[in-house]
Amino acid sequence: MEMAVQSGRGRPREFDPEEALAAALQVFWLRGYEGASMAELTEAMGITKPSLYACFGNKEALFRKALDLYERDKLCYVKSALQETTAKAVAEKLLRGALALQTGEPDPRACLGVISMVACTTHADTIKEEVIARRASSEKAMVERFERAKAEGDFPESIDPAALAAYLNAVMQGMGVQAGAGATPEQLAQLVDMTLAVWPGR
Amino acid sequence: MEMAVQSGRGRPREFDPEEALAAALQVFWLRGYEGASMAELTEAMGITKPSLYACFGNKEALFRKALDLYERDKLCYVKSALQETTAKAVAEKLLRGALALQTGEPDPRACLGVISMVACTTHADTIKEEVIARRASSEKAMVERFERAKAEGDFPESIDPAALAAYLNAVMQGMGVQAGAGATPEQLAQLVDMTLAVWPGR
DNA sequence: GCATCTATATACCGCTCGGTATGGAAATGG
DNA sequence: CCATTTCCATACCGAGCGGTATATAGATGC
Repeated sequence: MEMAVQSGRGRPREFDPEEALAAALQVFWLRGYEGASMAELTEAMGITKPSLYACFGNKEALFRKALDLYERDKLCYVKSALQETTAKAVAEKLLRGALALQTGEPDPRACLGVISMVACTTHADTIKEEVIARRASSEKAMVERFERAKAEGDFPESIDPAALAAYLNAVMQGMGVQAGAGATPEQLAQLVDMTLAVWPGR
Repeated sequence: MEMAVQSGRGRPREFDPEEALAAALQVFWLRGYEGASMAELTEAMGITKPSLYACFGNKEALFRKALDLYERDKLCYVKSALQETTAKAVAEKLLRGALALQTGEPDPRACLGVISMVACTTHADTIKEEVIARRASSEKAMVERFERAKAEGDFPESIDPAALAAYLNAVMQGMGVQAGAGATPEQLAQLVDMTLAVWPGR
């Protein structure tokens, strides 16, 4: 991540960039990119604005680094999910991972990606495209996994792997929307169970 | 809707409130509540700010009236969908209605409700709650319809009508997210087909 | 101890936000 | 024709936005 660490000349900074970034991620996750103000960010991070700009660049760069952290810390279950042995097992692990992400910690909240894609409506097109691109690369891995699954007979020939991936993503994104709208963990769990109950194939 | 129409004394207004409201709806639909600025709204509506405030109250009141119009004009398919003869037919009509809504007119865009629920992250809690409440009343009708469907044997006893309704809503909300993320109409249509293909029961 | 370099704190920048005060133009009822 | 009423255009309000200039405080290498 190389975060502007320099040689020992001059006064060393008094805060831990990793901790500050983690705090920033919480704010972005709660408020979205545009909804998070620099004032709220700096307060949560425990630093002042000049320190933030010196260390992270600007708001957009900070958000990208927060996205990196989010993928690394919160979305790591995706990679392991894709290594399950059947398509249904992959789906189950993805669904349960998303469920855990949205029911854990403070209160229910949607996936950061969903929030960012939907909420960047004004002049943050760059951010929106960034999130969409990351999502696309994630979906690509999922499609490839389902193509293999199809070859292995996990689900009927009539089903298109790309369509199945898009469908599963839609359910998870919808779960995020409902989490943000105040659904209870039980309701979200029901959603997972229902999706698995109707899942085509093994 | 009674929109401050008064007796014939004084100069009559020079614009049509219905047309102005329709224009406002387009802006809210594209930008979300917080993303829509009064400047963009007034420009699209073809009126000035004092005229807007005199006729509609304030931004929040304007949004509520736009929501009314949205439900009346764009969500009318829901009511007719619930009158289909089987649960699957209801689901199909709902899905195809949502699809038409999100692929029509200018470019793909999510359901206004989804946008509003996810995007109101800062200090527009009132708006968010309003949208959530409306969605809840809509979902309630859907649950009741599915309870009847279950009694009529449209799907297995093991399936909870409320869970089925939440699941179907999740798919449609996810479809909205993907529409907002730039999915093509063909991809969204695939989503509908996939959901119907795995639909439990008749 | 000194010169150098850098982090911090404060105050400030231009801009946009939602909302409004004001003054003149226009249409009405009498 | 006049008084009244209402609409419209402009300019403006305080507040918050992302971002920065400045000055002081503090840690380093020599």
